[in-house]
Amino acid sequence: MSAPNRPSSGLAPSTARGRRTRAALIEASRDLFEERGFRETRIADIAERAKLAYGTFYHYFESKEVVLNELFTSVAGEMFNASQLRDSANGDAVAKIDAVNRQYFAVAERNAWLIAVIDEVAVRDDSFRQLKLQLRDLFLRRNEANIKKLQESGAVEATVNAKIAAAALGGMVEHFTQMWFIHGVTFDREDAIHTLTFLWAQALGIAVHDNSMNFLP
Amino acid sequence: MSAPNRPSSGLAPSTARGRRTRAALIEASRDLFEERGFRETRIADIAERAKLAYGTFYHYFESKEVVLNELFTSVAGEMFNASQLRDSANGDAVAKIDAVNRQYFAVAERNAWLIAVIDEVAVRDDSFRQLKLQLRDLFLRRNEANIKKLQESGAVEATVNAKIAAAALGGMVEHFTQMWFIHGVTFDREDAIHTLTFLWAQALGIAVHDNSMNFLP
Amino acid sequence: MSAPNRPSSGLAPSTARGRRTRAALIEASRDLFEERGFRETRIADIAERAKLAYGTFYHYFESKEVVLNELFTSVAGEMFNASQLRDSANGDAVAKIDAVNRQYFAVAERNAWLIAVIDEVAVRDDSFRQLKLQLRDLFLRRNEANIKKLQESGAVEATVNAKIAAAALGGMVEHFTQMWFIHGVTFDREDAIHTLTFLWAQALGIAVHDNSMNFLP
Amino acid sequence: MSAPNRPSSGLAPSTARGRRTRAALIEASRDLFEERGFRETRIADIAERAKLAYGTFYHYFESKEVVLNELFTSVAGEMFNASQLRDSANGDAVAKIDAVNRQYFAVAERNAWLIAVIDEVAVRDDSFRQLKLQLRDLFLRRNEANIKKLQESGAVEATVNAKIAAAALGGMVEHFTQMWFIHGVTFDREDAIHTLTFLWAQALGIAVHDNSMNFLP
DNA sequence: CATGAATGAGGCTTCATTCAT
DNA sequence: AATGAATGAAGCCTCATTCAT
Repeated sequence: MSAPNRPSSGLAPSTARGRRTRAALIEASRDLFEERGFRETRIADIAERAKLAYGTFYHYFESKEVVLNELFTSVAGEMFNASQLRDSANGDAVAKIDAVNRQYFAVAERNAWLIAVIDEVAVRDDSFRQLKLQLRDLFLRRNEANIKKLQESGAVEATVNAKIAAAALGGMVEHFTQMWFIHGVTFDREDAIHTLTFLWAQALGIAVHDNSMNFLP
Repeated sequence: MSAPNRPSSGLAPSTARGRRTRAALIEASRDLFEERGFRETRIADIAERAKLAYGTFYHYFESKEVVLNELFTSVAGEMFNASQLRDSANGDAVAKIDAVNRQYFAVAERNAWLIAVIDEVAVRDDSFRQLKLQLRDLFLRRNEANIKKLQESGAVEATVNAKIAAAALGGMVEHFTQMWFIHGVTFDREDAIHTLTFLWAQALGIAVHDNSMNFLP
Repeated sequence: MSAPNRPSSGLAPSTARGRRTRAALIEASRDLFEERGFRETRIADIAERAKLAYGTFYHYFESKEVVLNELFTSVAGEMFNASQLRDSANGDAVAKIDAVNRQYFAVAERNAWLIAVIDEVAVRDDSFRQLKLQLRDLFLRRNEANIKKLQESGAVEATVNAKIAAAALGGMVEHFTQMWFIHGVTFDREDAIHTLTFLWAQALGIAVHDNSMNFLP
Repeated sequence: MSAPNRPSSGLAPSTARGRRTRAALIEASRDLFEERGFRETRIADIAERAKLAYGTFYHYFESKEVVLNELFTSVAGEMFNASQLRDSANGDAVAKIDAVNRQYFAVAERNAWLIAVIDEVAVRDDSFRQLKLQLRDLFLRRNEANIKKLQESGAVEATVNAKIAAAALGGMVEHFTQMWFIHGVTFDREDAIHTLTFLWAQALGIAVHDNSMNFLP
């Protein structure tokens, strides 16, 4: 797609200096995208923030979109990995749900603004919409698998449409965290996580014992 | 009396012709905002779509923002009214939840794109954020009141934080509909609404009888 | 020049109401020209200030320039008349100069801002330059005549170029008053007038007795 | 380090090419301001005259005002320096006044149009008014000091208010040259200068010998 | 007479992108 | 590899003027 005699936009630079410069541009881009939004960020701003000359940006990237793409791809990986349940063996279903929610909260806190940037773009740009949906799908598939496992074990009714339930419950948590970290709709954090867990579990028909909510402040 | 040839920003024009023109601009604006997004819509596009000259837009509005504000204000009212439960007397809790979700789906279908436009702007513009949160609050307060009523009647555990639950469950449905109408994440519609109702009811601890889900495809 | 089937721009209206409207437009124009300058005054501003509709302006005037022209013509007449020395018989030459300066000061005070408006336009518009020079000429011719009279009476040296002296001394006073009323370069008023008189008289070789300056503050 | 592609407003460009471009813009600006006035000069005109692209102007200046400011500042310095009396030792008071007027005439001839531009703006823009008054003050303070010196030596009456006299006489010459170079009110040049000197000297009470005016036409 | 809606050319500013060094 | 100057299309806003009622 890109002309062969063009600067290798997007490719890893061969020298250490080049790598440092490229990293500075990415970091500056992320900061600015999050601070003022994707569209409101100028190439000039990025170069300035990275303490580089204007033209340098074009040495490494063809456009802002390319940077955002790269940023999102790497963050998507990090998000999914970070939200993996490590030793999920011990604990009952509720404990697992709680652990997942807790982890998601932590991951969302770090990445909410970048997610918001993606959302800003995804509404109108199909390629970013795909990217966003792909990441979402990773989470939803896991949710769906978990629900199906619970259905097989009889903990959750078989009549529930696992795909839809996964989308709805996953969306509930995703939406909740974006409202929290982006729009400032906050509550007591422990209270919030436990309520989400409670709702999620109960929604699937997993009874939550009274005492599990006892530590509310 | 008002400054001639100055934007009367929101004031009703004194002549019938003026009222028609203003309405045409608003309609064209809404169409375009929804089609290509707020930022991507040019004043020139709006004027052209309304079959008016460029300058005419400024005869009635100071900026795109003012139009969006007016659009959103009127739509917010319509949305809230349209989602009121009319004869809520008959039917049990689950039936009520189902009715609300069904209505919300219908309202969201008509307004999802405008909501998306507001979301696009609200992330970076505080005044639109306020507007968005205000509308959201209308819904959440109703949810919260309903949950509290159920708690008083003993149908729902008193330990549940009604505010958080209202935010989470309301957000679940809002998010679900936006994914559906904006990002094309669709399912069987009846299936989706019933699953949302099921999850919502169960989440609050209201048992849903098996047969109520029997008509799933 | 103007089309016969056009509204009689600039002509006197036939009805009383029309005359009132026209006067209101002229007054509003003068106020605004003086307040914010000719170029910075919009037709819209004038109509608004006159509490009339936009289009009404064009009933009476073809453009701002026409109004300014009319304004200036009438003010020029007033200025010249008001600065006529009435009973110039009594009093010596110095007293006469003093009287003229005193009157000019008073007239300038009322009209300095309109003069400034004319100056604003005259630099680039030849027709207003002519107008400005014509008014100036009225004053200068009088000055010149006075100087020549003094030369004939032997009070002033015959070698002095009366035209240039008239231009220089008249300009001195004109410039002084504009600096005063427009740019705020003020002194004690009596002091200023007497110094101007003193300089003017002395410049022409008319000795001013010490005591005539004695009342300085 | 400085924001790339952002107006560096007044900062010297780092490259030689940049310096040349900036100078070309300033020169083109001055030419056009003088030719057609400040307000009537378009950024597009400046760029075209300098044989540069539209946007290049904004690479170096934030607005026309900034350019005018810079132009005036540099010209003000030049004017004041150029009008310094170099070997003022020899010659009597009248000779000195004559030398000053002669120099002022020469300086005014070169800069009258720029002064006119400043005057055009100064009436409505306070920052330019300040600038204008500052330059004027330089001249007036010198005049005042000279008059006071003459008062100390007894050549000029002590009762004369030196400040006002300096303002009036300085204004006389300034106004005279502007009428001359801007509005075309010209006379024989030698005649004019000598008359100004004569009036100035006489006004202060310094007798001018007949023969010094003998060459009048 | 008076109104105010409609027009659209004109001027300003921004900024992604290219290019020469 | 890095720089920053130069470009010009694109979009915004203003406002004198025309026109229909």
